[in-house]
Amino acid sequence: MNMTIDLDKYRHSTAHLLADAVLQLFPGTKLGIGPAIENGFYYDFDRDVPFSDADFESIEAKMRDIVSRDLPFERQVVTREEALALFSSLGQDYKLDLINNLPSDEEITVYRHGDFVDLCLGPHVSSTGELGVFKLISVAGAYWLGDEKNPMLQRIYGAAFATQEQLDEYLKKLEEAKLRDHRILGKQLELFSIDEQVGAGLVYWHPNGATIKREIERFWEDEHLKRGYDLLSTPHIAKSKLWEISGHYGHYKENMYIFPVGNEEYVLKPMNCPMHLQVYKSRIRSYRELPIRFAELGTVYRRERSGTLHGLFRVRGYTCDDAHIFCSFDQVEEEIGALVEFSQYFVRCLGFENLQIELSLMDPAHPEHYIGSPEVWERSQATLRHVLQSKSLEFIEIEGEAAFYGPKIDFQLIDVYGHKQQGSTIQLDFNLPERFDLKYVNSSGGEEYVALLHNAILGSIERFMAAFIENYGGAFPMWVSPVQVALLPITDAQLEFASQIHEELKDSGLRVYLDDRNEKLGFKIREHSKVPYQLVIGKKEVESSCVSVRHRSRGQIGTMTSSEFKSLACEEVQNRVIS
RNA sequence: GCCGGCGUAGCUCAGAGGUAGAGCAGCUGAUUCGUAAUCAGCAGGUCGUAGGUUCAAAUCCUAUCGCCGGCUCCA
Repeated sequence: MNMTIDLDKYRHSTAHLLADAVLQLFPGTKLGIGPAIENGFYYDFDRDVPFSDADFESIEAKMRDIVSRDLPFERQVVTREEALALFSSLGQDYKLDLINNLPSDEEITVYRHGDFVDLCLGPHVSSTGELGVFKLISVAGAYWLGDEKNPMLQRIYGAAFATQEQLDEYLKKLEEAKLRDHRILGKQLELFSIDEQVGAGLVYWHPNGATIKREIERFWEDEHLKRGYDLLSTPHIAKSKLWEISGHYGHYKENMYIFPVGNEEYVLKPMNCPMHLQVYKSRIRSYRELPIRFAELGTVYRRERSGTLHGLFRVRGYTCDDAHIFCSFDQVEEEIGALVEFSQYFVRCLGFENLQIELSLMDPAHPEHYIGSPEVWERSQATLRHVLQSKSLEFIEIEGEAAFYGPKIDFQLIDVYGHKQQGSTIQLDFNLPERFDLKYVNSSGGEEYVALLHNAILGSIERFMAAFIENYGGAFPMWVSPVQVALLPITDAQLEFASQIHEELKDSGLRVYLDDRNEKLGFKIREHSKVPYQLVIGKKEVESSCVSVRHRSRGQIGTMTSSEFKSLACEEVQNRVIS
C-alpha cells in the first residue's frame, strides 16, 4: 500500500468534510475546488462575507460532528446531463464551469456523504468516521482556476495527517520554524533592515549581516577565480537603447525602473547580462580565447509587485551573482558539466545538502512560444540531460518550464519550512547572441555565433542569505560568523588580561568581541549563545595565562593557551568548516 | 496588482470613545560574581501617515504607506 496515495486520499476526504461543514453553516456558499496538498488540504469558497479565524472553531466543530456520524462516502457515475442538472439545482456555478470544461469522453463521477455531494474523481476513504486528524490553519484569497482575471475566492487551508502525533509534530515544526524565520533573526541579530520610510523591498545590511554577506561573496569570488572566470564590474544604469537591443524593454518593461535624464532615457539595470555582452563585444574575439567566462556580483533592481515582497526572499534591489560563459557549441557540454559540479560544490560548502535538480524543457505542444529551431532545442536539451545522467544525478524533467530563449537546469534548496527555494540556475541562451550579434572568428577565419550560457549559483545573494540564516537558525558557521569569539571576563579584575587576548586574536584576523560589561558569567554566556566560541577568563585563567574554551553547541572544551586556541580557531576559519 | 488580517516605546505586546501601560533592551547606581537571565532607580510614545465624525479619537469612518498569510506574477 502506497502511504503517499493513502494520505492524499485522507486529506482530500477531509477537504470534502470542510466543504460540507461550510455549506451547513453558511448555506448558499459556492464551492470551488478542494484538493489534497502537502501537509493537508484546502478548499476554495465563494461567499460574500469573509471567513475569519473565529469561524474556524465552529467549522471545525461541525467537521468533527460529521466525523462522529460516520457517514459512508459513495461514488456514483453520472452522465454529463445529470451532472449539469444536479449542480445547477444546487446553484454550484463553479462546478458547472468544471463540468463544461471536461473532455467529452471523460467519465463523470460524484461523491456523496450524508447530504453533501461534490463533483470529484476520487478516490476517498470509505467513511467520514475514518477521518478526524486535522486542523484549519488559515484563510487566503485565491483566483478561480488560478487566473487573476477570474473572481477571487476564499481559500481555507487545513493540515491533516494519519495520526495525531504527526499532526502535532507538524504544528510544532511550524512553531519552531517561526523562531528561525530570517526576518525575526535579522532583527534580533542586527543583520539587516528594510525601512518602510525609504522603500519596500530595499535592504539595508547592518554590520553583522554585511559581514556574513562579505564572507560569502569573498568565497564566491575566490571560487570563480580558481575556475578560470574573469570578474567584471559594470554600471548600474544604461540608456534605454541597450534594453531595446536585449529585448527587456519590450518584454520586461513593467518591472524596470525607467527615468529621464535630459533628452535621454535611462534604465536601472534589472539584469547584468547586457553589460557582460557589451564587454564581450568590445573587440573581435578569437576561437583561441574561448571559453570566456565573465562573472560579477552585480546589484540589480526590479519593480516587483507589492504583494510579492517577502523579507529577503523577494526584494526590489539585490545582488545577482551572475556569470556568462561564451564558448563554441562543441564546448557547451563540458562547460555545463563544470557548472553543475561548481554549483553543487558551492552550495554544499554553505551547508545545503538537500537539493532538488530540475531540468526545464520546452513545451512540445507550443514550439511557437520559443525562439530557436526545434533541432537546436532537441540537441541542447539532450546535452543537458546527458550531463546530468553522466554524473548519476537524480533530477526531474519539467516540460514547459524552459525560458523562451533556452532550456535550463535549476537547483532547488529546501528550507526549514520544507519549501523549495530557487538556488543555482544554468541556462542556455539562443536569443541574446543573435540580438547582440555575438560572434567569434573560428580557426578558418570565418565568423560564427558564440554559444552563451548563463549561470547564477546563488541567484540572489539576498535570497540565498534568507535561506542560509534560516538553515542555521542564526548560529552561523565559524568562518562567516559576525562574531567568531566572545571573550567573557568574570570580573573586572580580568579585564586587562582579556584585552591582551582580544588584541592578540584580532591581530590573527579573528572577529572577536570583548564583553567587558559588569554582568554575571551565566548572563554573558546566554547573550553570546550563537557565537561559535566563548572564552571564559577568570582568576584561574589569568594565573595560568590560559583561556577556558566553551563552544556554543559542544559546551566546555577545556583550558588552553591563547595561541593554542588561536590555531584551532584559525584552522576552522581557513577550512570553512560548516558545522 | 488582488483577497483577508495587522500597524501603540528600540523589541514583544496590553489598552477597544474620556486624554497611554507592562516586560525585555537603554541609561544611572549598587553588586565583582566560574559556564544559558543580580538588584534598584531613571528615562523613553503627535498610538504608521493624512483627512473626517465627535464636546472628546490609539479606539469609529475614508484615503494612503508598510507589514503578515495566501493568490497572481517572476520576458
